[in-house]
Amino acid sequence: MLLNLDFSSSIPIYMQIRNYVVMAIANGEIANGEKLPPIRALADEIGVNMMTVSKAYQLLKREGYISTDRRNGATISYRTDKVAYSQESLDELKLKIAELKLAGMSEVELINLCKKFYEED
Amino acid sequence: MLLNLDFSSSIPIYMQIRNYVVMAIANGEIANGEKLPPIRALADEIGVNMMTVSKAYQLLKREGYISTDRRNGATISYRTDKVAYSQESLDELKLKIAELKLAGMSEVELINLCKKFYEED
Amino acid sequence: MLLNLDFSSSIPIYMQIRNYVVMAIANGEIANGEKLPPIRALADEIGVNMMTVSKAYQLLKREGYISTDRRNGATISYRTDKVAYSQESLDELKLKIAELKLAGMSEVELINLCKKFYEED
Amino acid sequence: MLLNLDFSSSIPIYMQIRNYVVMAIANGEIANGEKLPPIRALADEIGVNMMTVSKAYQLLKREGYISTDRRNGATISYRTDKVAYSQESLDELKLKIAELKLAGMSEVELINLCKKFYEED
DNA sequence: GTGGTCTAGACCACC
DNA sequence: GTGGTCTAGACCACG
Repeated sequence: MLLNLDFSSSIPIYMQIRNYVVMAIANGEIANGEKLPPIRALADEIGVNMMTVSKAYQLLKREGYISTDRRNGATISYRTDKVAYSQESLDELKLKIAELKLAGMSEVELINLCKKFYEED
Repeated sequence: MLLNLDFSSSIPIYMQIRNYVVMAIANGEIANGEKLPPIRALADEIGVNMMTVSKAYQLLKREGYISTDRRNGATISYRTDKVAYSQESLDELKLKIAELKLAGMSEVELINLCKKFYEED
Repeated sequence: MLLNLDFSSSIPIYMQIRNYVVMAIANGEIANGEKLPPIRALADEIGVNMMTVSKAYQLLKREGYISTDRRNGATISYRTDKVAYSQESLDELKLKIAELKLAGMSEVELINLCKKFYEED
Repeated sequence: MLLNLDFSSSIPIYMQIRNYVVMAIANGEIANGEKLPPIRALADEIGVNMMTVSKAYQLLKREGYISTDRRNGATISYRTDKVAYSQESLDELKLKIAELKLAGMSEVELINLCKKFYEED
């Protein structure tokens, strides 16, 4: 796992770990059914406390991205059939787009970027 | 200003105010050159501490959306010519797209949504 | 034995096995005096460790649902005459009812549900 | 808050705290809108770590029983209009009833008990 | 003063 | 060996 943590970021570390895993699933780096490293191993590797990684895994589990199995540790297991995004999620997208628009991004640029990200992901 | 604050949200109140202003600028509700309400007035109106509104204004200023002037208060003044979005901003967009993709949103849906948001904004 | 194990559940596997047997006794699927499958056979069938099945059987024995005999394996043998439910058991029922009440279930619904479950069981 | 913790129970402490609050809401001991003690105060009072109480509060928040407000701490705020109980919740009720039936409880006793608990709660 | 996050350990249940 | 829980501290963001 090549995840770059920013310890001075305002984004909590457990959330950065969670975000990395979500991205890694989306871009195919980690396939459905594959295993995540054990909590302790990952914690040692990236130099954070076990509890912090545990918090990230529990969040991912609650969000339906992974399942933790007493026998095998944490494995990627998101439902591919469900279509369910919250209003909150859409609001966040809208806000991001507003920011980019004000930063001077044209509609065409935005669409191209979205396509690129969607396909990379 | 019709902004709905969610005091139990995990998003800090000053950030909710900041987000509202950014959206309002993007969708044209507040035009460039217009003035934001005085800190004290807005604080009273929405029932929060003056410090909180002040923090939101300072953030908006730091981000280049508004400028503050001792005589005129806070006025919208974002540069329309500059094209500058940070890598961080793009990463956040990418993450949002990854989440929506995993939640089952198709590429077509995403593009349509982005167009809609961009034009509304 | 048609028991669906959920390996990613927070309920330990041995407890899921135990729960299944209790339900099966209650709804008459397994009659008093009948035999449970040998530990090894059941373990193979459902794909878990023998220790896990053994733990479930030991728990069932401790709770008085089955008796184990070196010659005959495990047989259902709960006392039908005793009337003995622990305070703990009642507390758990009370908690469940509290949760359902707060989730919006009416008293009538609850009673109908309880009757249905009691008679099915 | 008069909650009796059983430190030797297999039920985690944070879950015992959560259960207590759910019961207290159901039986009216804590009204909607009332405040829960601050995390640190409750932790000191019952002699457990702050993190443990925090975990209980976060769980209650996720389950929709309370909301935490940066200004006022944790307040009871469950939605009274929603009617939503999970299949899992019903399964647990069914299991409890099966156990009580096997322990010799008659249907009439069960119904009376449920009524009593529902009304007390 | 509130909740949120994090650390560096420890013990336990489960498999 | 796995995740889950807990402790006794600490610092931070928020209001």
